[in-house]
Amino acid sequence: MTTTTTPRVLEHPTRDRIRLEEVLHALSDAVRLRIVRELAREETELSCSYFDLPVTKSTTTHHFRVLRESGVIQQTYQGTTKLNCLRRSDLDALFPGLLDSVLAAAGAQAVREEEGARRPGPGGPEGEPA
Amino acid sequence: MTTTTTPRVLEHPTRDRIRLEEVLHALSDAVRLRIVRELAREETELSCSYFDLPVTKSTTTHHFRVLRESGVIQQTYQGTTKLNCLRRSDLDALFPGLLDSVLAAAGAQAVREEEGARRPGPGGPEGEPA
DNA sequence: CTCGTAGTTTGACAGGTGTCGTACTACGAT
DNA sequence: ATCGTAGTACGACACCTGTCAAACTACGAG
Repeated sequence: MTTTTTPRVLEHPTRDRIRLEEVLHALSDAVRLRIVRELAREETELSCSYFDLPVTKSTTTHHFRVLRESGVIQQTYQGTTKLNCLRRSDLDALFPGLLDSVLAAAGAQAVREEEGARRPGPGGPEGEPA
Repeated sequence: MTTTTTPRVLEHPTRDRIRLEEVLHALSDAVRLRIVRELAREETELSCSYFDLPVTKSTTTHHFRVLRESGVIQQTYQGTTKLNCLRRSDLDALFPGLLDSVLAAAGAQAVREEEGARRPGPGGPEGEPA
């Protein structure tokens, strides 16, 4: 046999074991949200090293694992690189509309933050909260 | 002077300070998700003691505070009780569709879990995850 | 005033989280 | 066989989180 060493298996939860709380928790981190947004934008599989994240390699590994174990992404080895993609069909089947509204919300917030950074006015026109 | 003691102020983030990551984190806990679901079902303001939660009073206080500080709920004192309601308009304006899809997802998952509990079959008809 | 009820505060505690650095493994290319 | 690159594992660390119990505060009723 050619494979005497570890076969490089990656544990993924089956669709029925994906839990909403864990998915929301996975998405509640800025770094992971960024990964998910890029994964959604480019519709192909992306390697971990594709991302330019503000953390070290080991932290990156950690975040990708959280995403995988919560069922948000699917990971497969291709030689020495690991390819990542969103589990769109599973997520859409379990939680219809959730992923899209989170992505839209993240996009909207990113735009809002960019605008806020461009306009250095201190006490801008802020409507009081109801 | 009627108010010599603490005026019982409750800090809420203004709409523009509500952050998606914090909202998702607030919703990623089972107890808090339950609170939010009930708050959405009954459309009126509910007191903290209305909820029958599997935790002590102090833990309940903690969860309500997380929900309030993340901008998910609005709390107001009415005498000795505290009334809670969802900040629907703020959330819908900031993150259109998000709250509804989370609520729908939570509902769907609850149904799925009830069915799973009712059907004690071990390896039931579970579609493999793609 | 006294009491009960609704909720808060504080301190404690076990366990989780995000982060890093360093050492390691797996694979492809030379 | 050797080397470089992509990613992992491990230990460490500060911090956050969910939980509780016990003591406390605020308010309304009697």
